[in-house]
Amino acid sequence: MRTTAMDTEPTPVEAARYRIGEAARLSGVGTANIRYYEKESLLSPHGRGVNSYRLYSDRDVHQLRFIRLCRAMDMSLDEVRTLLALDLRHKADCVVASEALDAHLGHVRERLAELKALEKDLLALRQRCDGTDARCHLIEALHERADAQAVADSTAVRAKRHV
Amino acid sequence: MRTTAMDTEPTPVEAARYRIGEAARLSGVGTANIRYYEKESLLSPHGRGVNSYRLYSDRDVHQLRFIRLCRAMDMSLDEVRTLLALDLRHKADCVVASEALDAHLGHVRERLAELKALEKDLLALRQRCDGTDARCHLIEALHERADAQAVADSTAVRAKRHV
DNA sequence: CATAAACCTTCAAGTCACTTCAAAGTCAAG
DNA sequence: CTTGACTTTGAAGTGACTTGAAGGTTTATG
Repeated sequence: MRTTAMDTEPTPVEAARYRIGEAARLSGVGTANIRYYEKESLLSPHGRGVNSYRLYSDRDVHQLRFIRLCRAMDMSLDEVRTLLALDLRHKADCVVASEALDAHLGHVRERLAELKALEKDLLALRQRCDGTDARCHLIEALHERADAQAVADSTAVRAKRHV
Repeated sequence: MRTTAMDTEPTPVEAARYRIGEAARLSGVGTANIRYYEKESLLSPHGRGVNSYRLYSDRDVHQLRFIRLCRAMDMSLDEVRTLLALDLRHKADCVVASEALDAHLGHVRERLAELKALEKDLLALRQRCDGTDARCHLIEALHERADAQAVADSTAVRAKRHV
């Protein structure tokens, strides 16, 4: 992209100075994962050395960190791809970005609601058994009719038990 | 295949009355998924019809709901298998169950905290761009954050970018 | 009673985001 | 010259499904 713009500056961002291992260390993304992202067209190395080693620039490392950040926010690689493809100088792309973010916020909130309900369920369940009672009201609550089957199946079931 | 088993028994061995589709409807677990669970030894149908159709009992449906509940709690199928193998009449198993539940309550709460933080982040990000501005402060912010991670970087990354 | 649709069967392959493996090439230090 | 740490490629494995193909069965309707 803007290769020549940097030449006069003290920190030439575009130089390809890192091999994959160093890029991994700098970005926090593993080497195998970096190659995977390349295969998935999320990032190509700035170039290759004469030995065919991948070479990454600071900008590449930045992009890796960007991807990692998005992934930490639970975005799919597809969503990340969308964000990476955006040209922020275009208003239309800005709209796309905010819409993507809204959609993602929706997902997060859905999951949040699910988990809150779950926490409630778990707590209620937990209060039925503290592990000191002779019988397990907890699992009992989930397996209402275990007795009849236990007669028929108990050998097989017990044989499997491992914890 | 209707049997008369229920007529004679005080604690009846359950009749297999549902085909896979109905079991799916009753449990909320899709048919393909039910077959998958069978392959993974989490549940076998109560029996098979003469046409080789799987037949499920109420207990089977209950077990499907149990599995679904555990999955909703983000347990792995392996963990679910463990729970299913527990013998409720054994105190040791009861302890195992309550410990497993505690551990999972912990996981759920961890994830909950993560997601709450995420929601906050996303909201803050969202407020930086409503899609009407000429420039996308939203993506800009993401990139800034990626840069902010570059703590120990020797050569400074450019502070401002409009990409 | 024929036929269409809505079921059911099996096995195989696809999905996502990695992770691991195997076999080989490159390179600096001892 | 060997060791060991790096790199390359392609392929296969993971978990928990999901989808598809190619058929067999049941049931509702004309």
